[in-house]
Order: sequence, then structure tokens, then C-alpha cells
Amino acid sequence: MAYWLMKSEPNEFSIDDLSNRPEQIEPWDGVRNYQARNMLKDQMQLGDQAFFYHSNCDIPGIVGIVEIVRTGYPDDKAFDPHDKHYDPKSLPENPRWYRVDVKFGRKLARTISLKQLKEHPDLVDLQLVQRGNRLSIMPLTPRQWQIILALE
DNA sequence: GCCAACGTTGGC
DNA sequence: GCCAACGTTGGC
Repeated sequence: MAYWLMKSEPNEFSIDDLSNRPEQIEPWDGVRNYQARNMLKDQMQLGDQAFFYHSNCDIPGIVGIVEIVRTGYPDDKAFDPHDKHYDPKSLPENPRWYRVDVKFGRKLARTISLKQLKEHPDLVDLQLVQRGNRLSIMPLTPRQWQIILALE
């Protein structure tokens, strides 16, 4: 089983939005970065665990845990001219962008802030805290996963 | 293939 | 709102 971190802006889609869905499942779509796309398309497996990260908000940080319940399939928002994530270069017969489905696992007792993560001496290799990082989806090692969980 | 211009991300 | 750090686009 692999571990991931997935960023979302809470004013767009938050951990509470996910937990309030009837089935607590939601497609993770709108990703328009090739590195992140490749992880969605090829690398994420059923049962993989991911941290739900809130970005671009008052206290950026990890707020919950989700599980991958459907592996990569085409992001059809890219086909819809009226959607904000429309990409005319992605065609149904040759999709450029992919998504997975995630299921709500649990909400953390409190947010593990980006500040905390940056200050932790054993997390200097975490992509999230590295200079200039903008990836919205990234892999974590099992060790990083455990270290972060212990901060809860 | 280079690179300037532009757009986006996301912390602060 | 600012701006650093990237990624993408398109002219040449």
C-alpha cells in the first residue's frame, strides 16, 4: 500500500465537503499538471491512503485521511467547454487528464499545519516542504506517513 | 530548440 | 494583495 498527499483549496472542496457527501466518495478531478496526472493515471492503487491537505487558506495543513477507491480514469471535466477545467486539447478518444475517486477516511483531531511540517527535522525530504514545491499530489514514504501521523 | 512573456500556485 | 517559483505557450 502506498501513501500520498493531495492538496485542495477548502473554499473549492474541503474535507467537510467530502464527509458530507452521501457516500463520502468524490472524484479528485481538475488536476492539470502532468506530474500529478501521471500519479493519478498510473500509480495510485486501490486502498492507497492519502492525506487531505488544505491549501491557500488561513492555516494550510493536513486535515484528514482519505482512501483511493477507484483508480485512474479520464477526467471528463476536461471535455466540457462550460467547465472551468475545460481543456480543448483533451479529447474523449484520447484523454489528457485523469482522476481517481477518494473516500473519506477520517478527519484529524486537529490540523497538522504546514508550519509544523516545516519545523520537523525528520521531514526535510518531504516534497511539500521543499522550496518552490507546487505539486498538488505527491507520494510519501511509509516513514513520512508515520511521522506525520504521530504529530496529530 | 531557445527563451521571453504570460499564467498559475500558494504561502505569507 | 504581493510575489517567488514554476510550468506552458508561441514566435523565431
